[in-house]
Amino acid sequence: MEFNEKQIQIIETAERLFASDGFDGTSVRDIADAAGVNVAMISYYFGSKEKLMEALFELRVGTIKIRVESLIKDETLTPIQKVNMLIDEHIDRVMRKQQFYKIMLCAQVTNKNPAIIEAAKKLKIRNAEVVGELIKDGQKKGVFKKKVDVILMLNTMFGTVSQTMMNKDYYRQFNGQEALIDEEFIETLIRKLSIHIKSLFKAILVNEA
Amino acid sequence: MEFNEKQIQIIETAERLFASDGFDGTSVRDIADAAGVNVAMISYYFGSKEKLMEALFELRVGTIKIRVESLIKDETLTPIQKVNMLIDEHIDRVMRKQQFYKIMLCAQVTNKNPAIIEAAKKLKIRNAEVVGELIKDGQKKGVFKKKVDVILMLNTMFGTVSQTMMNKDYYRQFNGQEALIDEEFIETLIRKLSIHIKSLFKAILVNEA
DNA sequence: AAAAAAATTAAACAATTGTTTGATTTTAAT
DNA sequence: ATTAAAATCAAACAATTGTTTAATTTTTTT
Repeated sequence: MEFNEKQIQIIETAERLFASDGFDGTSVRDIADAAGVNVAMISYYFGSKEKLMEALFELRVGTIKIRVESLIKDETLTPIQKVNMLIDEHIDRVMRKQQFYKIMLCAQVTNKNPAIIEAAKKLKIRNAEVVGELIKDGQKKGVFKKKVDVILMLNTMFGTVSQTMMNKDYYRQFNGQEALIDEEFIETLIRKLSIHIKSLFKAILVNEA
Repeated sequence: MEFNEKQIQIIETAERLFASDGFDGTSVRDIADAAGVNVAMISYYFGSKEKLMEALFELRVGTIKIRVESLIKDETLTPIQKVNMLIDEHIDRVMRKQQFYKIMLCAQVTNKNPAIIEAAKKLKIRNAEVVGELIKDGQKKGVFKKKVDVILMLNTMFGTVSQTMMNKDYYRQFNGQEALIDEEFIETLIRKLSIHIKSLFKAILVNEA
């Protein structure tokens, strides 16, 4: 499905409010007011609040899939390069679409909407499959260990990034970086996170010798 | 504050429902019905739905703090032993109190209740301080690396465990362990998770040589 | 310029929300 | 056995919920 300007405006307003107040904590009137449209427009365009949520997932998940698939296919890159790019792209995505990832995190906990569960499930399974293939390729080429738990490895990446995004203000405070402007802080955080996870993956994947 | 039997019964019912439907997705009538009490009892005992949530946090967070503090103080253990026990105890806690950790995860995202934010913040800061001291001790004794990012390390532990708990059914499916009974599966998952995180922490903490 | 389609609106809908009331029952203390 | 306190209840409270209606305005097509 394609969305017109007004629809995207409503979706992005909903995204902001869902992230800060939760799905059930946000009323359709809150969304309509914040988006500057009439309440009825939400039913008119999306059918229901539930389906507005599904539209949000459709809009965001779609772009994620394409990026991952094309990265894996690229034959000019070594397995290690691909893993490193996978990490960097994931960090970048989460940090730049924090609101959506917050919503997805909560949606996974309280899994009520079947369409959302299905979307998240497919994304996860596809991720695991694609990365699994990548690991096998690296093992065939002798650069990766023989025994690798792909799911646990991905859980570490997803979990560490989510956790760091959610608690980034504590990190800032703990490291005395309150003086930095927001963008600068995010950049340094992304850099540190990237180094951190890459060294973890190295420990998981690469043979010591 | 201390809670009587009936209060605990209500709190634990609320915990179950908050975890599966979210705070805003659960009505006080849902809780009252599931707990087998009259709706008015919730206001009568706790004052409000919001304060029932705070009571839940009071009940659960209290016990967590004590365990961590006493572990760190134990002088018969080496820094490495302490770190390993910290990991095992955290995994155990999350896996046995999954519902509460789900609630806490969502509460961190949609941080509306100031009392909850404060409780979670204090817990996190105390955790970071305590583990920070432990790391310093290990560095002094020459068993840990000089440069360690404590927050990122803890984010990896918290994140990996949360992520694994939330997606444990995928893990089960992916590894073809549907035949195992629930308790057995949880036990093997705990064991694998423990080994996984300990090897990550080793990579973060211990000098290669 | 007329007709058709799409967008927008205020108002109303019934259902559900958290909380309170005031009466009644149960338990504990005297 | 009497009194006081605690617990429980059905009913009512006003506010908010998601959604729909039917009328009106705007835009597009003919």
